[in-house]
Amino acid sequence: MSEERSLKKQKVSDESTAEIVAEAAEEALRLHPHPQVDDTLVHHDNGEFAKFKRHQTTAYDAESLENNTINPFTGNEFSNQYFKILKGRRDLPVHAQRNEFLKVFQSTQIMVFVGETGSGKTTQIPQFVLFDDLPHLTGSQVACTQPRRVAAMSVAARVADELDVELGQEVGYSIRFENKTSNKTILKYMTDGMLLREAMEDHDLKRYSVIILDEAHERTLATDILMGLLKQVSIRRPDLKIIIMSATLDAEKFQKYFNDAPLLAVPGRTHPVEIYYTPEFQRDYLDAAIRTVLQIHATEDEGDILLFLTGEEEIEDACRKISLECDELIREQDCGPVDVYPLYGSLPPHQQQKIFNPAPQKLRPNGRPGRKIIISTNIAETSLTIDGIVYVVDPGFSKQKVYNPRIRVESLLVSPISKASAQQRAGRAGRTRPGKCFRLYTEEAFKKELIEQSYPEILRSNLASTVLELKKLGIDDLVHFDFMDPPAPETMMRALEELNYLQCLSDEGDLTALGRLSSQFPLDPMLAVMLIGSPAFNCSEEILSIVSLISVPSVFVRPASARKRADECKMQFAHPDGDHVTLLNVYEQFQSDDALQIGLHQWCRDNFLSYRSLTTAKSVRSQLRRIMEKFDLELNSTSREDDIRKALAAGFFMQVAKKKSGSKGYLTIKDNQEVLIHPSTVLAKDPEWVIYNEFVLTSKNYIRTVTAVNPEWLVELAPKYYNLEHFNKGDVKLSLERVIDSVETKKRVEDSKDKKKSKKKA
DNA sequence: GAGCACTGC
Repeated sequence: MSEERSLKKQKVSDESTAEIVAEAAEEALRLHPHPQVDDTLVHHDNGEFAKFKRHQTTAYDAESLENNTINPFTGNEFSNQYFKILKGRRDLPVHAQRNEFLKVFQSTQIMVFVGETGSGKTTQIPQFVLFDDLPHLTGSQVACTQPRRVAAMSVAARVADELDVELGQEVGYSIRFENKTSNKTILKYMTDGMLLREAMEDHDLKRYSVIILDEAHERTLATDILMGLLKQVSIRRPDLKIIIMSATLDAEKFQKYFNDAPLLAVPGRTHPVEIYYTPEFQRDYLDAAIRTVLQIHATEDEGDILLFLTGEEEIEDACRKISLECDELIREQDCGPVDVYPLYGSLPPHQQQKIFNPAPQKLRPNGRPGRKIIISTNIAETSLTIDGIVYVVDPGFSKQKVYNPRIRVESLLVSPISKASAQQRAGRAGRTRPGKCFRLYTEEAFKKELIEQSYPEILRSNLASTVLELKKLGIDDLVHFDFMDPPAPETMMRALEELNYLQCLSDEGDLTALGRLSSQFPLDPMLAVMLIGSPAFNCSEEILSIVSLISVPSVFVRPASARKRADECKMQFAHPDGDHVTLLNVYEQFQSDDALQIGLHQWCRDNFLSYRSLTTAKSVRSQLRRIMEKFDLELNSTSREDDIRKALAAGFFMQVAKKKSGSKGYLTIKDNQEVLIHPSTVLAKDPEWVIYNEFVLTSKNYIRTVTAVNPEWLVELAPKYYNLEHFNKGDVKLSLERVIDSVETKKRVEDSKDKKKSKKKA
């Protein structure tokens, strides 16, 4: 073995991992100080815009070019399809206000644009901008952000058609795992997270002349950070124009935040929806929901029904009950036939597609019409739109993420929705014709108890990644950063503390080399640090797999009809060390020739594994691996499970629990939370010390995805964290004291041995 | 002896 390698090995015993990792990070960044973002943009001048003066054009100017026979952006002749689409575009509500839009756009740096659903804002406004900003003449780009990948892709495809260009050329999109743009691209649809990543390398977003933040009212974490950033960038870059696009309710807040930016509002195009409230409070919303759906089916005219519930189990249960009851209605009251479909995120795509099936045909020529009933989570509120819905049933609840900074736990809680959500849900009934929305709460409750807006994500999340991102964005003073809604100080403190223990931030709160390197990975900082540290334990290939698997939805599938068989299948992959290595086994067999021969889909079905999660994990893994290669982080592999467990301990040292003496449960280190190991674990007996991937608050406090570790590793790998002065008195502290004592004794013995050896040599 | 709302890099 090379000298270099043995030197690294030596280091493992002498230094804490944090130090090794920090050194590796310094080295990697010394070699690659500025990661390349993209290729250079080209200028394009077909002469078609010769008469245009940038930021002084009118709707008339633009429309005459649009009506021409030559595509001003490509120089090619327009297709027939182009003119067909153009006709439709001219009917959109935004079109009537094109001039008004241009005047505001030209007169100001930042504007707020309010457009309801169906106004055409997402497809048209960026095009209005193109004809006035003329990015192709200045070698710049117009960006339009979306909270979701599918939206970015499908809108880009639509706009490419509208402009009669090839997708990926003048109009493109950029999302994780796929960049469909070229150096000709002048309009780029992208996810908000993607723009944020670009900002981390180019703080002034210099390649863009206009940035449009669409769906800003959704207040995703990325949108919120981008808004704060853009507010600063706008001062440094007076030439940059910014458009915030949102639904009505929030408009004033956005205006105010952006120093009273002008606002333009365009009506939407939807049909009226009549709202009905229950006269009194409904104790059992599930029961009330089912009764309402049945009543609609028995008494209302033709039209499909959409019922909002909170989660998979509730939805499947309601589907069964409604199907049964409807059968009875058909038999006894001669009602029309129904198809009941569940809809939630973890449903396989081919099942999700079923919601677009046509409603069932009437049973006989003069019978009553058939109806489609869709029972859905919040996914149908924003991500998926279903035409043909006429009746919406809204019990007023959804599962929402909440963060408790005191115990550092994110969890899902069934909570009342906001007024904005309720309005959005009701709107789903009016997409094709006038509809009705049945709210299963009183009008009084709607007015007095529902909050106006759901809390933005930034107030409900662990902010470790966010703080690291902000630091990487060059924002040093987080305390005075102008958030639209500032997070709780305690949440910020927790994030800073965590990043400091991970050595991503120095004691002064400055970004360290390790912090800069960690921010390159699209991962939770803890996982990024673990990955960066893993080559020192000779197992970066293994940790790559494990990290990828824990950053995607669970790979284990457990259908209600075959729980036992699914559990048995899982046990075939079980590893005595714990759940992390079990995940690794799954991945390695997924990649094996055997699985390939059987066919990956079939193999996954046979083994009760999620094909979708495993393929996503594979994409994540290759993305992470590319970043490792880019920074020359060693890719190596081990045959010793202890190496893997040590590498895990080096990352998860803040998520440790110790078995309680005498009783069944565990106590988390430092916070002394009483927890149980989740029953899904493969661990047969309870180890004294475990690291865990997540803390889940459901019927009880559980820790999920756990691996047994040796406590001596922990105190050696993360001495700063295991400085016991910061621990509360108790069993855990006593045990740790003993561990530290024994580690120190061992060290002294070894030191004296070493001394004797060197004396002998001398 | 349980349950993953939904996104995103």
